[in-house]
Formats: sequence, C-alpha cells, structure tokens
Amino acid sequence: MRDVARHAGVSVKTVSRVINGEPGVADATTARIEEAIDALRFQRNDLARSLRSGQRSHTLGLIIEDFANPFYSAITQAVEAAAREHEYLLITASAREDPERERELVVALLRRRVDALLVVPAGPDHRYIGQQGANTPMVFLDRPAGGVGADTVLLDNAGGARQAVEHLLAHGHKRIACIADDAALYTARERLAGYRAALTAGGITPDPDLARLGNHTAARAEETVRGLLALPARRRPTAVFTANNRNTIGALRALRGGPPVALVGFDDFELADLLGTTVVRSDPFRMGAEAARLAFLRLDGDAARPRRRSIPTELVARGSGEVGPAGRFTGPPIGEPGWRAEADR
Amino acid sequence: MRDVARHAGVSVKTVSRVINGEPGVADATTARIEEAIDALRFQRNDLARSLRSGQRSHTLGLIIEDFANPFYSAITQAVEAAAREHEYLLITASAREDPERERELVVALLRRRVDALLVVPAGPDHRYIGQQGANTPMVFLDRPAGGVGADTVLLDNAGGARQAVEHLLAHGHKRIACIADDAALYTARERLAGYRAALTAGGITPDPDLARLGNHTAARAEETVRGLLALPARRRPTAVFTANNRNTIGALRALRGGPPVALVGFDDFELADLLGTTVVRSDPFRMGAEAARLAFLRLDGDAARPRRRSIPTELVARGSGEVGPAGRFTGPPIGEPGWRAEADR
DNA sequence: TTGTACGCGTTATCAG
DNA sequence: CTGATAACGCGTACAA
Repeated sequence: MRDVARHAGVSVKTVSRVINGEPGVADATTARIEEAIDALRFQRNDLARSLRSGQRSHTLGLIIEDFANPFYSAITQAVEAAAREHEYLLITASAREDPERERELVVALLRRRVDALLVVPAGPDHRYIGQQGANTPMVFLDRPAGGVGADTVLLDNAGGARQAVEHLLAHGHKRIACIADDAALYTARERLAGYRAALTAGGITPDPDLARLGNHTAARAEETVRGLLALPARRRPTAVFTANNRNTIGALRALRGGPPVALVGFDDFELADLLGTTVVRSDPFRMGAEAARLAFLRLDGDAARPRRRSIPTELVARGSGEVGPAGRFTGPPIGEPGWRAEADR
Repeated sequence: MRDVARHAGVSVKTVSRVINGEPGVADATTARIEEAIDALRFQRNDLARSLRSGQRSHTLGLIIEDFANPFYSAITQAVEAAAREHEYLLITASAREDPERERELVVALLRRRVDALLVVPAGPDHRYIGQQGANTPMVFLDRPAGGVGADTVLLDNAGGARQAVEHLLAHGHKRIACIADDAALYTARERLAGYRAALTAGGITPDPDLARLGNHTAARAEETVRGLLALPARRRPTAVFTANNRNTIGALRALRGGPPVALVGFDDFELADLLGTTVVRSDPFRMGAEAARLAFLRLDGDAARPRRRSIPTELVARGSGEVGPAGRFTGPPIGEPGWRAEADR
C-alpha cells in the first residue's frame, strides 16, 4: 500500500480510503490512485485488515464428520449459502468421529480467529473450550455439546424413530429390528430410545437381540442385516428400522432379492424414490441454515442465554415400510417422492 | 503476548519461543511462561502469525460448483484430507456455475492470502486473474482454465464417453441418445464429442435429434428422456448415454417401469449397484487428491511449467448397459459393484 | 481534502 | 539463554 501511495504521490491513508470506497477523496486523486493500483497490481490483504482488535475476520468455521456423507454435505451447503449472504467465507474441516481431532480443529479455527464456529461434535466433552472461545459464538449441530452452554440445533431423533417404528407396528409387525450406529453417538442412542419407546407403547417387549448397534458404515450394516436374516424363523425380524442413511443403504443391499422384509429408514437419501424406500426424512439443510442463523444472530450482538432448536422429521411412505409381516403390501404408498437433491431445486 | 511476557517477567520474544517450541529457553523460564499462558488464557493469533511477508497462511482455497453433488463432495473430501496431512486448513466455496461469482470468490480467496487455490472453473475465461495470483499456485480441476497457464487435472471425458457408447454399440444398438449438461460446460462438450466419435467409428451417422444438451438438473434430464421415449418408434432411441451423475439419475426416473431401454451413465453413484446401472466410473476423489498434490508440489518450490493430468475412467457393467435393442439381456454383468462411498472405506 | 502516528499480534534480527 | 526493536499491511484517531 505504501508503494501505491508513493506511486500516486499521496499518503497511505488516502489509498486506504479509495480501496474501501470511503468518501472525501478528490476525483483526480482517486483516479491517480486507481492507476497506481493497476500498475502495481496491488491487492488488499484481508488478513492484515482483520488484525486490529475489534475487527472481524469475516470467516465462519464449520467442523463436520465426513464430507462424503450427503447428510453433512447438505449441512455444509446450507452454512456456505448463509455465509455467502453475509459476505463471509467458510473454513471447513472434518473430524471423522475422532474427539482428539475435533479438539485440534476447534483450537486451530479459534486461533485462526473465525468469527463464529459451527461444530458437529465428535466427542462428548467440550469443557476444553473453556474461556478460549468465550468470545467466539459457537453453535453445535446434530449432537449436543458436553459441559458447555452453547446454541444447539438437533433433529427430533427420538420422535422420528418413534414415528418410524409406529408405522411398522401399524402394519402389523411384532418383531422389528433396529440397526444403528455406535452407542457412543448421541443420535444413535436417541433413535434407539425412540425405537424402544414405540415398541413399549405398542405393548411389545423389546427383544435385545433385535437392537444392533455399532454399525458405522453401510458395509457393516449390510453384514448385520444378513446376520438377522439368517436367524431361525421364530427369532427373525419381519421388519427393520435403520437409524441413519448409511445403515439404510447397507440394509437395502442385504435385503435385495431376499424374502420381503419391511424397512423404514431414518434420513432421506437420493434415489429412495426409485427404490421405493420408506423413510423418516430429516432435514440437514434446514439444520445447517438454522445453525448459521443463530451464529449470525450472536454476531449481531444477541446475548440471550443459549438456545436449543429441534428440527422436526417427516415420514415419507414409498412402499418398503408398507409391507406386512406376511410379506404382502398392506396399503398403497401414501406419500410422494417429493425429495430432491439441493442441486435440483 | 505482551501480557503473558509481563506476567512471566520475560520479553515477548521469549514467549514466542516457548509457544513455538523453539530451543534455547531455560526450563524454569518455560514453566513460568506456560503458567502465565494458562492464567491469562492466552491463545496464539494465527492471522497475525502469517502477516509477515514470506510467511504462509497455511490455508488452501477450494472453489467448486455445488456441495450437494457427490461428485464435488468427493473432491472436497480428497482436498481436505491432503490439506490435513500438511497441517493446512481449507476455505471452501461454491460458484454454482456462475462465472461472476467464481471471479468474486477467486479474488476474495487471494485477498485472504490462501497459499494455493484449487478451482473448478465456472467460467471460460480466467485472464482476470492476471498477475494478482501470480505468486499463488493455482490448480484447475475438472475443466481447463481459459487464458492462463496453470496446473490442470481433468478426467478422460472423451475417452470415457467413447467407452460407454462403444459398449452400447457392442450390444447391438444403433439409435443411442446422449443426455448431457449445458454446452457451455467443457465436460459436456467433451463427452458429446466422445459420443459422436464412437458412433462415427461404429459406422453410424449421429442423429442430431438424439443428442440433447442443456440438462443441468436431474429433473430436467428426466423430462428430456420422457420426451425421447414419446417419439415414434422409428425415431425413438433404444439406448441412452447420460453424460453425468445428475443426468443418469434423471434418466433412471424416466425409464422406470417403461419399456427396457439400455443405459450407460458417466460418473458412478451410490446405489448404482442396487439399481444395476452400468456406468463409466470417474474418480473425483483421485482428481482432488492429484490437484492437492500438485498444489503442494508448487508450494515446495517446484517451478516447472504447468502440468496437465488426466484421470482415467473405467466401465463398470451392472446390467442396464447389457440390454440389446430388443430389450433382452445380451450378456451377464461383467463387472462387480465394487464402488463404495468414501465413508465406507 | 489529505496526512501523521500508532496499534493490532507475531516473528526475525541482532545485540547482550 | 534472553531481550529490544523493527517489520508485516492495514485502519483509526486526530491533526492540518
């Protein structure tokens, strides 16, 4: 900037004024400075710009688990869109369900002075944040934080799971399996709880052998479902509730070509319409948008106590969930595909 | 940092040494400083750190088109993984096929002093970059840049398309449609060229009515394919080549339940195995990894002239492409599903 | 309308 | 082993 000033025969401050479009600079001076900027190919340094205390970096931080999972892609897309609206940029990173890595990333982003930090927690305890990020608004998504009060946006996990299992019960099933992720995950525990609650409310004692946790990948879920299908008839489930998109996809692979087993999955997924898969649709896009909204609210000076938002779920019947225990359809699909990838909207 | 120094009774430089683990500080001094750091909850400012000239920001920039498209998610995941390996963070943004927006984002990221910039170009002309980013390594992915010499990583678009259409020709098809994205897109043009080349090589004169461009969403592709199916028998295609993942999904929806029409798609997608969809698999993960590799190579001082890399494609037969014009299978699937989302690996 | 001086938080230089 | 001081590039306060 000093070079530009020298080239134009003015002071740096005047150059600063022109760069930031501040008023009070003579047209002739402005022209001279712009010429100098072009000649010297000057480019403002936004890092230096945000260095002064009180200045913002105009950057949002987002920590998710896995870019390859469409659930997190949808969150990312929503957050990026919100950032863009506010002329913010987005630093993204994935923790891959590793609490240690989550911690490293949180620290790295705070050091980088993001103005706000959105986190899908990989670990259960966040006291390490302490006062480090006391001045940086934080919003937790999909799972609650541990030991810190902060804005949180969750799905209605238990409610959605209940809805799914009630749907299967209504179609006459008594032996309903639950395929879920690791019990270390909040969402898995909540959905399992919803599954159990629905069974109990339906007068059925949950069979522990039918609740299979620890399925973090589609491949693992596929194996688990195959195992269930291999059980003797009396112990075999007639319906399966899969507690997330990975599990649903694994179950679909396992059920392919086999005897008709009813299936309702948590999370919608692309092509579920074509495959006729009944799901309880979660709305990760909305969750991301809401989290970003809360973050910007805080940046606008909102100082209310931490908020907690719940995003509702919705059952979308497409056929796989409307099969009775005997394997025949007990009703027509009552829903429409409707769901589309964001790119199609 | 000055506060910490005062609290520990040392100079800022000594604090700096401790923070960065530099040698040559007495153990007792180190202990005193660490105590002060804890007491004052001091946190290093990485923005200030990278302010000095010659210092790097340890940040990579990545501009893609759309987070919701798994193709770009895979790229993002690969780039983030590489960044992580080098202890870099990643700023991501989506241009949504808008050249103006692409330009704004490039400028914003250069201002933010990313050490290298990876771009899936939305526009055809990149001369605007000029000398602005002359010192910032740039790598273009999926599509070439216009008017600037820079590292570029592309798929073998024409070759993959040829492979797909040759496969259909081998199964006896003569009327093969091509569903592609907008002709403004390099990949669409290249794949169209490959489609035509294969037809011509097979002794078939391409019917212009069967080459349908301008399908940017799955919904649009679905309509287009419906339109083709509604043609009188003589003009109707017996096979379809869809030139990207969105188009394939749209075509699948349109073909559902209808007369058997052979289908080969460009790009693999999740559940293609279950749906029995034959595809020419592209490897966006590998493309992202290669682009990141080139970027870090430049950061390591490599000054060779711009490189151009091509990522090969691979035909994966799953059934939909092995149907003859009469609608019967002309051979068994010769490939394995094999493909898994990154999350499953 | 324009300029001077200083501070932001850090690292590098060079002296002690 | 430790410290004083000068950058880095910009914005702000205040002066001219």
